[in-house]
Amino acid sequence: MLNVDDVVISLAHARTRIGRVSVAEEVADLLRERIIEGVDEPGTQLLETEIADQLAISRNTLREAFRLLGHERLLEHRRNRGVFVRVLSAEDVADLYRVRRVIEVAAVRRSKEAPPAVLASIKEAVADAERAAAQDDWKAVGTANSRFHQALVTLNQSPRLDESMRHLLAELRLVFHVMKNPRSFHEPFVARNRELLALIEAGEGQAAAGYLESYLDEAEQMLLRAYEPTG
Amino acid sequence: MLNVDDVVISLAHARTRIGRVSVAEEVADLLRERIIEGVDEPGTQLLETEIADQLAISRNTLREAFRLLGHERLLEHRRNRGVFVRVLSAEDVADLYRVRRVIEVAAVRRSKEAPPAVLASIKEAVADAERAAAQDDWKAVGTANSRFHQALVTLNQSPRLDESMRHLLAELRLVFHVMKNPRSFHEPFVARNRELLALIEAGEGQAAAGYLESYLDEAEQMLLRAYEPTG
DNA sequence: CGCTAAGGATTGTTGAACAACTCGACAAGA
DNA sequence: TCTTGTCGAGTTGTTCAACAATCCTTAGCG
Repeated sequence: MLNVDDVVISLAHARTRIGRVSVAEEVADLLRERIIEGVDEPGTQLLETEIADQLAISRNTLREAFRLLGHERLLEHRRNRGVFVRVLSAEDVADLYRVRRVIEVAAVRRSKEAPPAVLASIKEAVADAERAAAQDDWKAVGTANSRFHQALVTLNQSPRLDESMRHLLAELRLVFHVMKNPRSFHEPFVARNRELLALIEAGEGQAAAGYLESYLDEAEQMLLRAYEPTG
Repeated sequence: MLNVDDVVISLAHARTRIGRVSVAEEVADLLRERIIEGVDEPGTQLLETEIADQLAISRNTLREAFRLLGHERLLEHRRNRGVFVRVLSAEDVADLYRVRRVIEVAAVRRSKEAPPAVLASIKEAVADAERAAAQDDWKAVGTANSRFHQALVTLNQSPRLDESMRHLLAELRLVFHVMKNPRSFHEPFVARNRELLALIEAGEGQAAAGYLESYLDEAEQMLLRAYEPTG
């Protein structure tokens, strides 16, 4: 687990790097990490003065970082009330899966033209997930699974779609944390990823598209079942 | 003596105060409009002090607006050098059309489940384009055409995809301005929009998808031909 | 001709100040 | 009791001035 003091130290160190980016972006990276790791739970208010003091940066700089994360939908900005870690509604989850179906299915439909490098990264993600599953490390399975789907999207060969997918997966992390039992959520899909990979390697774009469609339908249902009661 | 108009006006005024957004967002709206309309040409540097003075706002607030537009890819941020109106490369244009093919084709594929309200807005955009074309108002044709494609995307029933499309079309405006002859670019598609609409109304999702695919291919080619020489 | 150093311009970041707004607590009145 | 008005503490919104960091140009030098 991250703790604030470690973070301050690493931040101070990072700032001495030569290729450094703006402080606002560094802070955004830091906060993003905390949010998708679940350190700051959805609904938590992030107080400007408090965080600015802790990170030893000015409020103005912090506000720039907030803007960035707001645009990524990880933070919610309520005017004159503050910024809060985004709370996703069931409708948000449904929408995210709508987008996934559009972007990911379009990707696998182009299996036939898949570049070797892309195939390799997909394969690697599948293998990583299997390895992690064998070791009962379900958090790692989740990470590998994200990489798998991110790799699928690169079949589209579109930098913009890649970025959209990155943001989408980060947003989904806000939901994953409500899963009490990550194993039950991730386990079924380890084998499915392998099967989907086989279809892609065979150049069966149409079949892969159909397979992925029901794959995503089921994932969405599982997530919504676990999510609705609490929300 | 009070009269009814005074009351209405004061209420309207109060409403604008209540609904008003932050200064940064207002400024972002203003700058976005200028960029989209081509007032500030691609490549133009936007000086912080100069614009902040002109708009009578602080540099900090202006920088927040810059961030917003940077995230929409209308501005390019070069660290320690300033912000510039984005200059799209041919590769950018190709990528934008890749995204369009994914998002728009997925939309029309669902023609069969099209809600009446969506069909109506698509129809309206087609009619507007035809009307504007008849009056030789090619700028209006372009606007109607944008609305047409934006309406197509709503077939996906996804707010996130709607927003992506809005940003995408705004970004494309950066390119449209290089077209010396807007008529030659827009004219061929007025009739095509009508034909595509017919396929959608008939629920021919598959056919509509194929039709739109080649439609977009051709539009991309036309744009790239006009763009490459200058770029 | 190429390299370096200095200077000017612009952005990056800070800290403080004040205005605007939210929200809860409490009092006054129906 | 319920509603309404008022107050005050706390937070965000915005501005301002200052200085540091960086880039670009140009002048001087070998």
